[in-house]
Amino acid sequence: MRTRTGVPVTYAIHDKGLTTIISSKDKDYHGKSISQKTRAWFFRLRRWQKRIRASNASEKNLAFALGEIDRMSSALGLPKSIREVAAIIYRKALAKNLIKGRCIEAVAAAALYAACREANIPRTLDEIAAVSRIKKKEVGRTYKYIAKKIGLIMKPVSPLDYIPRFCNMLNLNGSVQERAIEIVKRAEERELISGKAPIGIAASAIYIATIMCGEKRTQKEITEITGVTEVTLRNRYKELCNKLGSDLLP
DNA sequence: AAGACGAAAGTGGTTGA
DNA sequence: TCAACAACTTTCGTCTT
Repeated sequence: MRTRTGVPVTYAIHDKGLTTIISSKDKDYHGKSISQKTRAWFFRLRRWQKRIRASNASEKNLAFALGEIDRMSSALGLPKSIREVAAIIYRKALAKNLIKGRCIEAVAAAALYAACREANIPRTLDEIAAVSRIKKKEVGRTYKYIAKKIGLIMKPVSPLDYIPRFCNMLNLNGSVQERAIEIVKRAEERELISGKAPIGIAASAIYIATIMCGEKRTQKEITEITGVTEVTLRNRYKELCNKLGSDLLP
């Protein structure tokens, strides 16, 4: 019994595809041609229908995106100001037609990532990806794309921006944090930083600091919080120890 | 047994011809 | 546009505590 079931319902379209489409054939119900005047009337109806559908859909999309930004921000415990900035970035992307061909959630996630970075309270791509349905890779790619198109200044993240937060998450006291910051600053002076991933530097600086302050955490504990691998942590840590040498000491 | 180590192969992005 | 390259990840076997 498959007769008279109509077009499949889809959730991909905001009205689930159930809207009546005003036919573009200028015929009446019996297939006869219709008058000039009626034809003009239908033309206008069709035009309005298109407009209304389009605006409803894009409004819903915008509402959805902003809702997502809000949801993700809450999940990450970000301040309201960040959400505002993220929303503005999203709207800019929208205005420049950058959403086309990308999923809304990805752009929303990218906007949030960008907003955090701008405010110097960066979240890692891992953290953003964890509260969205988008993979880390995709968030990063989308971020890069929209940042470039919108002309956001993309200054590299400093490892320093991650340290207080990571230290808190690891329940480390202030002196360890100070130590870690000091280590990063010295590494920065010696230009051991550029080209390396900031979280890797941050993670290894914290690792070294915990050992120096007698509050040692295992590599695993640190990599779990920071999201870098143990191998990378080791590489950075070895490098810092070698190249900084006695400069590590207070 | 857990933690630390490092080799080897794979991934995604940047750069330079 | 393509190949070389550096940084990072994954996986896994080995050494150290």
